[in-house]
Amino acid sequence: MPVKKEKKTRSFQLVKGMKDILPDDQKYWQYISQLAETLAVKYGFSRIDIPLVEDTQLFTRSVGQATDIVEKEMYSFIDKGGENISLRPEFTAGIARAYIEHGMINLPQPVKLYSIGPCFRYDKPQSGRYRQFHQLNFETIGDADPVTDAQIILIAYKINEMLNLPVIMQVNSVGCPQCRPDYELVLKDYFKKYRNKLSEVSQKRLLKNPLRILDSKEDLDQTIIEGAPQQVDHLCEECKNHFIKVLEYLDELEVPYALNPTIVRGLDYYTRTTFEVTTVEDAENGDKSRQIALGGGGRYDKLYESLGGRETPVVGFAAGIERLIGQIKEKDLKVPALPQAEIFLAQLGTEARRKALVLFEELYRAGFKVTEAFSKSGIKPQLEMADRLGAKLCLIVGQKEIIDGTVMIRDMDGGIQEVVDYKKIVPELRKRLEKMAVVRVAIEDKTV
RNA sequence: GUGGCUAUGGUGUAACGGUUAACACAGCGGGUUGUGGUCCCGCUAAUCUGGGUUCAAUUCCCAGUAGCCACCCCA
Repeated sequence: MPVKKEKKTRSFQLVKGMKDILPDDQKYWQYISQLAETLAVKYGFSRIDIPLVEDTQLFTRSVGQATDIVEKEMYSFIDKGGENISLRPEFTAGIARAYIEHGMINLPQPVKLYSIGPCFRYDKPQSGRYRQFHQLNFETIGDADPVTDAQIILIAYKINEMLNLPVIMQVNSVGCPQCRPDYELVLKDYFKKYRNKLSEVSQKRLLKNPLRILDSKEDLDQTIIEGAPQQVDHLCEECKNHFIKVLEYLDELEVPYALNPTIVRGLDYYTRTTFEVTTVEDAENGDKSRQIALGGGGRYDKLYESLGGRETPVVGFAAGIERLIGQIKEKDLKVPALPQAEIFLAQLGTEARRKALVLFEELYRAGFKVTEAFSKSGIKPQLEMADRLGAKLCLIVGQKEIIDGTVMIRDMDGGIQEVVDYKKIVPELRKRLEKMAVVRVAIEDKTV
């Protein structure tokens, strides 16, 4: 009895963890990338664009075999030629490859590079996390001086500051291959004393990587962690001096930071400085689980060697664009609107339409942002459209205007209309738009 | 990878084990062919997929899938 309904043609939906960036959201993206570019230019960073795809081993060797990223989050596949390739989970490794491959060591050092673009991790999507996400990445390559660490942290901070996001930099030092093993022993000894009181995960980590226990979010572990010996107290002379200098520079620059011994980062390549960006609220409420990093980074002085390059000290950081936008939206911060059409060109009747087509081209050449709805014929739908598009002025060309050689200008805010000589239309529009711009600036000045 | 919650037009919601699945917004068209942001009318459009229970399932059950959230980790 129930007649099978005609199957509709199958429709498609987003692949898991993917996200469309719709027109309404573009203003955020444009704002952030403009801001990043501005910072990059001012601090002397050049843009580099590297491929989305690299040899899988580049990532396994750099990010670290035993990290989550490599163990379970990589988009790896064999291509038709049998190559094992992966979608980049981050920028650092690819930039290292490019630097080494193109002999950038012969450029004046340090080489400062920035990138912006999509990265991929096969994570389980949740709030603020996608499988395709976008990073903004800065790297200073070839300089071991702590001032470069401070500058990178400063830039990471400034991005948030310019967006009006209150953040605090959580900083730490994980030492170097000389002093870290010593610390790991001390730490292991400490945790062994509490072996039975630790959470299951941490007990496992005790064997594999005791450093990671510090990162634990289990309530059980918290008090034990608080009493744990800190890397900072077990740094070698060089690392200690380096760290102190970094902090001094940050003080000097008035970058708000907090020493946080639990910032160890999930990537293997870090040495010395590590840091993460968190919002002030998250830092204050102390609830570790709610902290979503807006960005993070640090120093990796051994990475380039491990990828076949010469010994090259590097500091860098990445910020998550989706997360920045998430914060902007959550806090309802203002973002400049994308440029809109300023003029709408309406036409009535076949002859007027022909005339309007030509007028549109003239206005285009004169540099105006004009929109139209040439396929519509009534005045009403056209004005409606003009309104919807937020045009400031509407030009109306009809039979009457053609005969008189004029154009009607309608001010969309006040509804006042004036008839202007067709030949004088360009200067007239220019004059009006300028006046409007002046008024707008004046209003903005008052409100600030 | 583990766990919790959810699944109805484009969006946000409603409803009932039983005829045409309701409402709002958006979209499109119109309100006698020259005036928008108000109003009025009309149209378009949905029960995630597959099983099961039942005379009957959009509703109850199971599975799958997807989404959200949390863990893990990170951006």
